Amino acid sequence: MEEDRYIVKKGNVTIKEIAFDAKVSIATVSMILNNKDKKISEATRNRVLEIAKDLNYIPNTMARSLITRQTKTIGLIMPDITNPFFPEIARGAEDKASQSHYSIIYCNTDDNIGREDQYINTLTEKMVDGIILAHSSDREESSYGLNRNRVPIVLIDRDFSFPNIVGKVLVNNKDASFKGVNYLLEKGYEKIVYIAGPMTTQTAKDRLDGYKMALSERGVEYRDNYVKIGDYKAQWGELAVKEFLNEGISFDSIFCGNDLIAIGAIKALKNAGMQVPEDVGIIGFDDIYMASMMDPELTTIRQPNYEMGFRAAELLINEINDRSENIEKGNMDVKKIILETELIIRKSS
Amino acid sequence: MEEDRYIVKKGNVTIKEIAFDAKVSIATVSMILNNKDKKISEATRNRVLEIAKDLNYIPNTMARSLITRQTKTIGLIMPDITNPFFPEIARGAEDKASQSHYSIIYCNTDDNIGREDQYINTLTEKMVDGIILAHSSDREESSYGLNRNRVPIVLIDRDFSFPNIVGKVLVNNKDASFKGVNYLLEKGYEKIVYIAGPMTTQTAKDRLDGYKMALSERGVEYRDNYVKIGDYKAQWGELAVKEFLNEGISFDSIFCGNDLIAIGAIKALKNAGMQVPEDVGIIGFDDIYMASMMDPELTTIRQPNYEMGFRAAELLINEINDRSENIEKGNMDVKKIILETELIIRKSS
DNA sequence: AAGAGTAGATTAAACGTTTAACCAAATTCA
DNA sequence: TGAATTTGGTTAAACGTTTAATCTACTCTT
Repeated sequence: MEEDRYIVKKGNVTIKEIAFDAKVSIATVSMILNNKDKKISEATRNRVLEIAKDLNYIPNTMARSLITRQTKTIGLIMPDITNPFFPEIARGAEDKASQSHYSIIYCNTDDNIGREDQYINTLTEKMVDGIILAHSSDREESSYGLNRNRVPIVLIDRDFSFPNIVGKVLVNNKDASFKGVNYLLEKGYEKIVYIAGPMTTQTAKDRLDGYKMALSERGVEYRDNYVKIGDYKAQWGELAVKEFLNEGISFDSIFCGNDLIAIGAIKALKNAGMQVPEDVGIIGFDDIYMASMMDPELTTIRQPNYEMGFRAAELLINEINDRSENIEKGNMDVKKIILETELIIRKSS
Repeated sequence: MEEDRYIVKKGNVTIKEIAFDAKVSIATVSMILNNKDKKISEATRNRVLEIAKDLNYIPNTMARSLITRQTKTIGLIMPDITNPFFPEIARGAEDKASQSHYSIIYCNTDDNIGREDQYINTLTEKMVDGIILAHSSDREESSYGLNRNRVPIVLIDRDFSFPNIVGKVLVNNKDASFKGVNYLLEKGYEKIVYIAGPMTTQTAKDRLDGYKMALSERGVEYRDNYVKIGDYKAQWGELAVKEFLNEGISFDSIFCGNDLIAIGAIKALKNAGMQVPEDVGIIGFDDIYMASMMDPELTTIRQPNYEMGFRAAELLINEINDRSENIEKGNMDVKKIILETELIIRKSS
């Protein structure tokens, strides 16, 4: 009795056994279990339900999916789950998915296009109903992985041109970084350097544009040697500051591509004996949870991380449902959701 | 031509079509595609392979899984993906999984037993081949979710008694916290308070034991009002310090249940005008990436986060393979892997 | 009282694979 | 030369569902 629970039963309870016990056909059982039982009497209905429960019936999703062509699963591909920005997105996506009875297969690409392509293929094979994709930084025009894909994709955070895109959830990065740099300018900072992420993402390009725009609007000259391009990690922030210092470039504030970079930058600054915000003002991007825990607390541009994930999942799931309802609807326009950013003023500038 | 890529084809290429084109039986195609082609001539082999490629064939995993009873997917259930400790574990698990051609379905329970049970059921329905589980803090003896489970489980980080456990990947928490508290003692700290996580996890109990043991070994009296129990979040660390301060309890150092708590504690201390480590020494637990980015850099007890995930996945996958090879092997003993912790001395104590 | 409806089911095909069992033709062996 | 073996496959069942089409026995209409 007790031991039973530890034994892996060879075959599991199927609809067939229920049908046998209840002395009805398997079709009847299936209909009852799926609430398509308009025409089933209360009596058999209850009998079947009871037996199913007694037998501890668990439906076999494989068999079902084979017919329905839906797996109730979506893939979530992210570049770096170790950057707190992405788990926060994941949480949003997962909450929405779970509400709608979807599961999420999560994939971490390490910002590597090879892994990304491979994941797209694997997910396609696993017949996920859709994919939420924050593409890796080094994605080039087209590649093997794409061609095999046949699954609807919602792009998140990073814009890109791609087959099978049905939606995008983005933020106005240009506007956001404009706000940030503008704030620095207003605060009286004049020599604003920019430690950027990889310029292969549209995100990064837009942020650079915003930076330039803010400067030019105030008549501050843009200088090439004021911007350094790297990746989105704290280590890069640390390194970049050291480089600026070594190169003897004088600056009074740093606009950072994300909060992680900002955190690294602050560390390097402190190590060099400089005070934030007195000697150097810092502004980050993302508003990850840690931003408010730093010393000084980080001024940053908030993205609605959780909401981005949630909305992306929502958009995707709606699209999936639309498609399955009306296969020939052929609604080819991609839905674009642009979320608001917000300047969060704390202590670092 | 170009447009084809954007169109969701109604039916996809199947093994059947390949067989038709190649003028062989579907069995032959199947064998070739699965490298079970000992008895197939090079000629047909190449022909089939070529056609499969031309047709851009993607195998249907559902159909396959239905027969093989393997999905090549494992579930990863974690309490809080927003705590950097867990993404680091997830990375390890994912890397191993991906090496062995497994995918991971990730689930976040929010430390809520209801969600956890629900996920276990969903994963079982999705026929994952196994589950890696860091159980939620509020799990009680037994519950609905468990009874339905028929999937091998590897426990990670938090020990527990559970049906279908095939392995555990843990750390000697008692020993680890002993090391930490002992270090504080050696450093000359005398009034060590302990801000703990939820005492429902074995992890937390063991750490408390280690704390007590270190004290008693040095002849320092254990005091009940020196330990506060909460959750594993930075906010709790902040709050707990405020409470200690309000209660007028004097202390010269804090042993924290994890790094997040430590980070919150440092913040509260600074707000109260106290210096770390001069006025109060701090030691954390986990060694998350952020620990080295704090000011002061956090002294902490390192857990091999990435490795824990990796080893857990490894253990699980091996077990899955063993089972499917030799169904009656009946190897019921759970494999236990205890990983080493390490005291990382930085600046906070 | 005959025809039309309806309630409550059942039948059987289909989904796309895998795999054990079988088979025909060609080759080898005694 | 005839039996045995090997080569290179094929057949058909099975996995567990869903669902469109069908069926039977009643109950209403008129």
